[in-house]
Amino acid sequence: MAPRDTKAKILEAALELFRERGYEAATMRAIAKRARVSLGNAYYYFGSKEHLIQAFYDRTHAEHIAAVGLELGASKDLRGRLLWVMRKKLETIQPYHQFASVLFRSASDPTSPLNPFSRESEPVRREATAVFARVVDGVHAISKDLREELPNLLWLYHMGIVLYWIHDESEGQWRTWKLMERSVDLIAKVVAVASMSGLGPVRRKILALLRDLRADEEHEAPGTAQ
Amino acid sequence: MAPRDTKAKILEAALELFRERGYEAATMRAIAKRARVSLGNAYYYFGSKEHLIQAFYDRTHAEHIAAVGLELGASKDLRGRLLWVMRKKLETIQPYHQFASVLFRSASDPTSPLNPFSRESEPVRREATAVFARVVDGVHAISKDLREELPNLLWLYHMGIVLYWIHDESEGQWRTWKLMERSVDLIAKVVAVASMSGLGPVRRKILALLRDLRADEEHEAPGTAQ
DNA sequence: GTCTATAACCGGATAGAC
DNA sequence: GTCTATCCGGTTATAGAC
Repeated sequence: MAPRDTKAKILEAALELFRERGYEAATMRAIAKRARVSLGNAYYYFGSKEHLIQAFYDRTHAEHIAAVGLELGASKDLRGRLLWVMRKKLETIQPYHQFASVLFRSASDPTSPLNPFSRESEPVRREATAVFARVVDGVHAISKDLREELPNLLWLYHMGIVLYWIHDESEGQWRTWKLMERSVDLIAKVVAVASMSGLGPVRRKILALLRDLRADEEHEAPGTAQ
Repeated sequence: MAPRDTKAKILEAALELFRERGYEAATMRAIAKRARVSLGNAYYYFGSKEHLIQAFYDRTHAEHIAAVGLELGASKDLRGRLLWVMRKKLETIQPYHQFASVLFRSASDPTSPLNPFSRESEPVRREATAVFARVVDGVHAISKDLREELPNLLWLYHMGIVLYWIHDESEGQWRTWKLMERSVDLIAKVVAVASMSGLGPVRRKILALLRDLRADEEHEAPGTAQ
């Protein structure tokens, strides 16, 4: 069998078992067995169990980008564009909510390559941030200095919403939806106010701090938190 | 030997080994050996390795409260008081930096009792929030509506700083210190500006959202993220 | 019934033969 | 690239000491 098929077969078995039994019960041995492959062989293709989870992330990430589309819902203001992206995000990850806690556990381990702040996740993070850059680019009424920091800030905001979503056990995660819609509203308003440069010194200080943080990261990234 | 001493000895050994070798290398067998106790005995007192982490968590929390003291450094303005609390926090956790990543791994697992948003952590979270309430209480120039939300917000802020710290590999975590000091400065300024109620509607909307989120939590907490 | 110790068990990960 | 055999460490079962 072609190596590519073997790898796909293992991944398929893993995703099946994750869905059927959850993360803990889906042992590497069971995955290998389901894929009719030896344990060692499974490890030949996937360095660790975590690498199998990465498939989930990559998939939902790709799905989100596709769902967002090229025109971002054709909206022209920040509120509409951000709302579109966030809605698509929540819709994309919704089917995985019951597994999310386990799947995202490794994501929050700073030593894990799955961590969104890690070197390995940088490509995905960059792509995700690019989506928010597109959100911002389509809007006129944003001051230049703010425009520069906004994509990163929005990405961070979206991570916060996802974190809330993970913990949200309300029916259909309606609380997350409510929070998301109200906070998107707020963000649009705050950006509007801030863009009129009404609060000179404080605003400048905030932007300077954000700029410095990004500069530090360029060298040897500790993270983007806060 | 009295049981209490045995338990303390095991915890002591565990913390030592966590500090010396980090979490992975500090095996339960090594911990038991260091404590001159059998493996089974260690498990008699601590149901799992996670329980040892919980003990660590409780201890640093208590240390922080003690370090903060009753007068919060005798400062009278928000900047000084918050700075004092945050400095004590970073000083308290500093010795455990290399093992902190693991602490946070389980802490961010929504199914883990260690999760700061979990039911089990509620007492600690409440105590920690109380510290920030004391920070706020000692300051005069804060508007009433803001004063109500601030303790929770500051707790959340402090979690963000800790998250940054965990990822921060700079010498002595100087980046975290810099970020902390600058952001404390900013928070004090923002609170000052916001307390003069200059930005009516936006400010009211933000506070209303925060109030609603807290109200939701009262019933069946999904989390306090963002 | 409270504590301690030893010997498994289980699953993630690795080594090395083919 | 695929296998088998093995390691390693968290966890559990269980036997016994006080």
